[in-house]
Amino acid sequence: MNEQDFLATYDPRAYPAVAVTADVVALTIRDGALHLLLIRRGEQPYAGHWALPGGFVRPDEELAAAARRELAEETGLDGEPLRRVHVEQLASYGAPDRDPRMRIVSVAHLAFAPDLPDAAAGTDADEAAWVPVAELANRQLAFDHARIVADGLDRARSKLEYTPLATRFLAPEFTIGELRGVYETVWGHQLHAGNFHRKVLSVPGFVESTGASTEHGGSRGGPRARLYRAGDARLLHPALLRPAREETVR
Amino acid sequence: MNEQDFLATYDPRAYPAVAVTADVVALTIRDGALHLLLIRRGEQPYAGHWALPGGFVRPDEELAAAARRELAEETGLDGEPLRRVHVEQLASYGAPDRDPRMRIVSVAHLAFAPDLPDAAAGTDADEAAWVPVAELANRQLAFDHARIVADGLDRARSKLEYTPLATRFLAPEFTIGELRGVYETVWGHQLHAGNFHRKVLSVPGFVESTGASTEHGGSRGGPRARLYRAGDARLLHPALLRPAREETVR
DNA sequence: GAAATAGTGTCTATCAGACAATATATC
DNA sequence: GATATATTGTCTGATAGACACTATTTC
Repeated sequence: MNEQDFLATYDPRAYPAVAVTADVVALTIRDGALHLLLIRRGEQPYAGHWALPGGFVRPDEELAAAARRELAEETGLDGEPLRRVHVEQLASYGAPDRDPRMRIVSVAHLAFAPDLPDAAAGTDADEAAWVPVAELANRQLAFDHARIVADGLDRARSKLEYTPLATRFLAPEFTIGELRGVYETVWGHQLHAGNFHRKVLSVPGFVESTGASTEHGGSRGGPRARLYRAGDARLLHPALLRPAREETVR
Repeated sequence: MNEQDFLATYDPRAYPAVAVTADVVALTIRDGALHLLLIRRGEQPYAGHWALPGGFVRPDEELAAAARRELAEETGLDGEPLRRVHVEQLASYGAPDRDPRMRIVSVAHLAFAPDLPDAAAGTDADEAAWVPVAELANRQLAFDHARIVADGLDRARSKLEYTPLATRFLAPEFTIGELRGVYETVWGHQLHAGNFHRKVLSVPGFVESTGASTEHGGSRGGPRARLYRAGDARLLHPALLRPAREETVR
């Protein structure tokens, strides 16, 4: 049997029914706090629960495209602002009982967005909102989404170390102080301003100067800061390593 | 409608048919060279081509369990030796046209195995073999498996930097020289023996001494070496960083 | 004995982090 | 003026890598 004949007689229904969804852990920084995009589910199962934006991958749709589409639906984003959002694959979750309806494998994605307008509910959600990550402990997320979020936060914290993706939380032009704010927010602790400044400028391709400065100093005083844009590096060498905490290692 | 009623009337067939496979990029070191486990496909499509071991995820089977099962089928491994193989999820590949039969999403896994006996063909393969990674350029892999392998090799090289997984390529007890051999093989360049030795011993939890030494010196001379086993660290702090190559960064 | 390897010692350039100093903004 | 922030300077301890040396083993 050649490949032509084989395909003509092939029956996809012979294989077990599985559905594939793309879910998104979308992060942004608002008011100096890390926020996560959540929707309140309008349908069963878990109706009324908060969950990650996501949905079934359509026929002929790439996995990453499905994630971007879901993100666009819940944020109202489109065109250039949407292109500025960084989306990467996080991991897939396929425990047999993770969804009571049927076998559903979720290909989770991780997104870094600059500060965006308030979220707008999409088609299958009552409500969509940017929720402070610090408040997640109080909310019962649907499915295994709490685990997915935890994995996404881990990945995000780690990605800031060796990639320039922190810039994706900011406008196209930013100050070193704003960049430091991203690190402090995502990592959850203060960094030394002077050392951070020198370090960032010493990593080739991390940021490049625009030549301009901010119009005003900080709201509570201080000189105007120089403006930078993201450089052309895809990886940081040397990396900006977090101080090792013993408990994360063992 | 409550959740009970909802599930009773729910029709999984209403969703587009997708199949999910688990494929494995299994790496080992034989004769000082990095090898990859490949099978020669016995069925359409791509009959006769070399491909990654893998297959459909069964109902009620975890993704990682499916990967381990496929690995076991092709290597003949079982029990304790199989447990010693490290398996982790790599990424999912879901381009709509990656398989001519139907929409198939592959959840690729990455495995690190100690030197194993020759592979034995499983049920749906003519042949299974450990193939030197250096020879892959001459082989036309089925589907998008060349890309998956490339991603797996990248991940493997990077994982050696910040995890103790290099030990998974070795027997439970090993010498520092053997461990250095793993790094040199996977990274593809020589390391300084003295500095490597000191560095490994200085990373907390990377290796722990067994107190014993090898029975004999090296085949071409040299003293007996002390034996170590893997320590309890899951991450290496500080990491064993590769020297940065400019071209990998931009 | 020649050659290879294990393990240790030493030196230096570099770097992370602590700390300080100065200039420039806001209130 | 008091205070906050940007930016640069300086110092110190730690480290990566180069190099050297000794001891031990095989052929």
